Amino acid sequence: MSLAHAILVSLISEPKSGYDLAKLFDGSVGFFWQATHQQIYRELTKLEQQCWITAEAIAQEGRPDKKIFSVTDLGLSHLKTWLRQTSTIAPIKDEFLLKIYAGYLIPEAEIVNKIREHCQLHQQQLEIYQAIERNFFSSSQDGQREYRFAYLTLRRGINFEQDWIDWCNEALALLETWHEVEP
Amino acid sequence: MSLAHAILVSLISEPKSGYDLAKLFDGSVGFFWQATHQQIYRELTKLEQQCWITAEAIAQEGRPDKKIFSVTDLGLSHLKTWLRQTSTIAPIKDEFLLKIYAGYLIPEAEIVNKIREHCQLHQQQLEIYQAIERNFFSSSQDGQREYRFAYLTLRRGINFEQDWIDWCNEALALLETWHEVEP
DNA sequence: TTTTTATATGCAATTAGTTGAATATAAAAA
DNA sequence: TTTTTATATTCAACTAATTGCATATAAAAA
Repeated sequence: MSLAHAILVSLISEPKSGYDLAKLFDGSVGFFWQATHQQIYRELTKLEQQCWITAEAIAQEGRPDKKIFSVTDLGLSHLKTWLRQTSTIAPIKDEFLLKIYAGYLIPEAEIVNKIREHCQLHQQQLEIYQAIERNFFSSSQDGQREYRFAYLTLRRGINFEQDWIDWCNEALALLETWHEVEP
Repeated sequence: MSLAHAILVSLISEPKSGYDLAKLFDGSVGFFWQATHQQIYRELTKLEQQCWITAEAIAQEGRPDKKIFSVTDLGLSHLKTWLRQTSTIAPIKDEFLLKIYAGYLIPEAEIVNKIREHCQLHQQQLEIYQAIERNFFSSSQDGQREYRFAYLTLRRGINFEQDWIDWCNEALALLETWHEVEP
């Protein structure tokens, strides 16, 4: 039930509406935890009932009214308890690897293309992360502790994408070697 | 709906029972696609109804009867169609990264411990993969094409775990640097 | 001026995944 | 000898996630 925690984490730095959260889950937190706005609104309702967050209704002109959610003391203490618990390794669920595994079923040239294609996707994601990294220290000159931890997760993203690219190159090289030996 | 495809992939090399599949999902395919036996049996029922697989009932002495499932031509053609479709990057859903992101909420020493702890888990998983790698080419001397593709996914696992270990060390070094500058 | 984009929230239906239990037999281990 | 492990399958309840739709307003773009 980490969606609840992802929401709490997103709300502590600054109270937000469900809409704001949905936008946030498109970037930053969304890089390692995804959720749709439907999920978010449902979870917010639950969290409010549990008194882990409180809502403040804000009337707006021209725009629909919104509810700004803040984490309660109860919510914060639950969050801290959760933070201290050991996390297991996140299971990998990767359709692409499943396809590679079954790659012998289609011609090798197609698999080579698939890997190249996938390499490009990771290259693009890497560039997104690198662009964020460039803006990171300039925008957070105040050097708050929060930013440091966010930066660590960003570094993870960068390493991750680079590692995928490296694997793609390794895989392409291996396929070529095998092809030379026994076409 | 990749569970269906993960099952089909597992069945083409050799027909299997639900029980066999469940065991397989504890290793090999399970390294990049997880499923419980309840999920597997339910999916097998669906796949049989769709005629993507067929069942052969095997009466056994001493043991409960079992059903051995094979992929039909229809199933195989669907599998190949799926194989050719482009896969997007698998989204990362990682509780540990969420905790790192919110790491500023608890004392730094605790986060350092969390990272060390996590590093060990990845070290253990790396060793599991490396043990498999050592047995790989000896057991598959016949050098079948299938094994090559399985080997590529194994290499991905090894790179992945090594990359996590590298990140852990990088993160620990960064935390120490920051700590020196501003404790 | 019509369409699109952005803001803001929600319901309903379906699909997927988890948790817990039940049934049955036999070999192996404590 | 009792318990555990391994084989083999299935049902039921619940939780989580996805997909599609619906509503409302206003600014900006086509």
